[in-house]
Amino acid sequence: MRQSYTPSIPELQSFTACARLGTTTLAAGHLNLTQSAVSRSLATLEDRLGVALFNRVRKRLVLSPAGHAFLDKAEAILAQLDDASVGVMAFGGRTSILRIAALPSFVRSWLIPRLPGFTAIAPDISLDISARLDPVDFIRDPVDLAIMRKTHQPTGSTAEIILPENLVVVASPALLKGASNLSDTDLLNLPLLQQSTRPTLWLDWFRDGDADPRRALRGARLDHFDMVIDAAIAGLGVGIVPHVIARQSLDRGTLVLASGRKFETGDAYALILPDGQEPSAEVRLFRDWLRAAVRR
Amino acid sequence: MRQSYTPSIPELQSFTACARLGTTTLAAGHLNLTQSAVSRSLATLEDRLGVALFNRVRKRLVLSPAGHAFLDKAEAILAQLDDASVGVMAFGGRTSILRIAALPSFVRSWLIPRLPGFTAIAPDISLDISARLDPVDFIRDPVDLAIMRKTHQPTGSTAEIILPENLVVVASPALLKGASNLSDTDLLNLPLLQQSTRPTLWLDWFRDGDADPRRALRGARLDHFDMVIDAAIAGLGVGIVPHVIARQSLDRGTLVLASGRKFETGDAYALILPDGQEPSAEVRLFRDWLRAAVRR
DNA sequence: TGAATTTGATGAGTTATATTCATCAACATG
DNA sequence: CATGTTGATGAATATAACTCATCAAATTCA
Repeated sequence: MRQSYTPSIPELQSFTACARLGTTTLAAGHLNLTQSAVSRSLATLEDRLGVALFNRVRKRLVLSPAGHAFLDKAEAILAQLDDASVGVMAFGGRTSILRIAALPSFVRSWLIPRLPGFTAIAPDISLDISARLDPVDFIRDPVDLAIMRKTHQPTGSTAEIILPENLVVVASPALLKGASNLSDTDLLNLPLLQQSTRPTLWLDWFRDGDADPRRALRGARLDHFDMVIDAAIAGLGVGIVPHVIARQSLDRGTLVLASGRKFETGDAYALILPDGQEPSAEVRLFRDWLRAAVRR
Repeated sequence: MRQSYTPSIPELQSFTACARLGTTTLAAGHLNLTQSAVSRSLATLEDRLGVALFNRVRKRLVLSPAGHAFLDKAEAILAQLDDASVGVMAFGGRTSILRIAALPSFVRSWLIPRLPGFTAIAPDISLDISARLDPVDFIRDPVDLAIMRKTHQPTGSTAEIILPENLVVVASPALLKGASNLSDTDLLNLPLLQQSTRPTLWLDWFRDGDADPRRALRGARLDHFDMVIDAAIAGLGVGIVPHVIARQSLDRGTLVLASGRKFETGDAYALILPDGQEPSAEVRLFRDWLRAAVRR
């Protein structure tokens, strides 16, 4: 029996996500909801409280003073709720939760296929994995650890490199028709799949050559590496992806290297932990397992 | 998009009410839900967290260690949510909330009929009135002020007497058939309506006489004074109720005094405010209005 | 400058969650 | 031992959360 003015959890989540990300559309993506759901939750919350939490400025949402005052409180409440829940689950001694934020491509291509290995040594730990493209904020996000590119390391955290980011160029055998070790000129005659969150990768690849930069940007645009992998397997074009992401498909033969060259971006995948608190037993267990897994 | 382990507000409310009141049945009454709803919410919460928050001992609920650890956190979260909501509503400047806990009979018979008077002088204050039989806990309950019997005043609060509790004996004119000023013996020949939360009132009334105590306890049992009033109006028997509760019905003629006697319990209705904080403008406004209203 | 894209809001419909009614069996009380 | 209380549960109902589709306003880009 909520008081008529008591917000619901989905409403608080929609509000805080909108406030932090700036649009209902981005918030929806973050929450794995539709934009419509977020917009409605926001409107319901405002009706409920009788206060405009955002000012509508040219179809944009601008936090109102009231919304600003409410934001920190709402986030604190959501954080405490998460901590209390995780805490009581740990107390029960039956299951504990390890909350991991990681890049979606890394999760699908690398982490998930190897998770049976972790589960086998830690059957009482329940993993809560959220796929994240944006950097983690350990104060705001209920996350115990993150696996991101090192350059996305937030302040107030410690990063341990686990895998360097080496890019390779891959395509399906059918697209290449048995060819391999293509020259840059050859590659430019093929559609080059674009990764929209990493728009300069092809330019970097062709940097030392005399390739026309505009030709390097032709091709379908996809926003995750794993989608690029899928498109490459389907023969839609040549993809430039981290070797670690492509490795499985290469081993299976659904993709082949289109070039003998590799490109080190200088970046790396890193295990990122928040400073200022002793890692829990679960975190340490996962970290040790991860260290061993990357050596194989 | 709640994580699968994130509790909902109704679940938290059911849990905290059960933990504090001891039974799902009492919790349900407190929350204005059915026992079934509370039982289910509890079960859902425990499933969700994978932890038994209560041990079931001979069909009784006993807080488990995990439940005990969770209780304070859950209550703090609910309290902060309420404060944040009320705070942002005040911020908006459009409406502010005044949260009042009061005896149900007093609310219905006295407060509500007079509220237009308060609303006329304070149209921007929205009242949130919860009917309460049990004493208020200002730390745990999101309540700005309470109107209770003085003997229910909790520690850490200040009580200001507004009305003495004078009991009168009332019945419908049809039941009395024009008689009035009945003797105690006459009364004992009529069904005497019992107020189950105040079971000794009839005994107190007949204390100085030679009435057989067992005959004083015959009659239908009802748990609020306003129900006693309704039953008396319906001719089911004679009720013993505070004069302030019966006054409206007496003025209307639907009830008459069955006896010329009054009985002062020594208790009183009091406005109760929490110590340690300056009363808000809304509380002060309501207090001043209440003082004036009881003088009329 | 115009076409394409993004954005928030909203009607209508669908799905998930909260709640009720009714009932049962275990337990407590006088 | 009869009666009342209690928590749990099947089935049905009510409410909240969410989606699809669409629109108009606003922004972006060539």
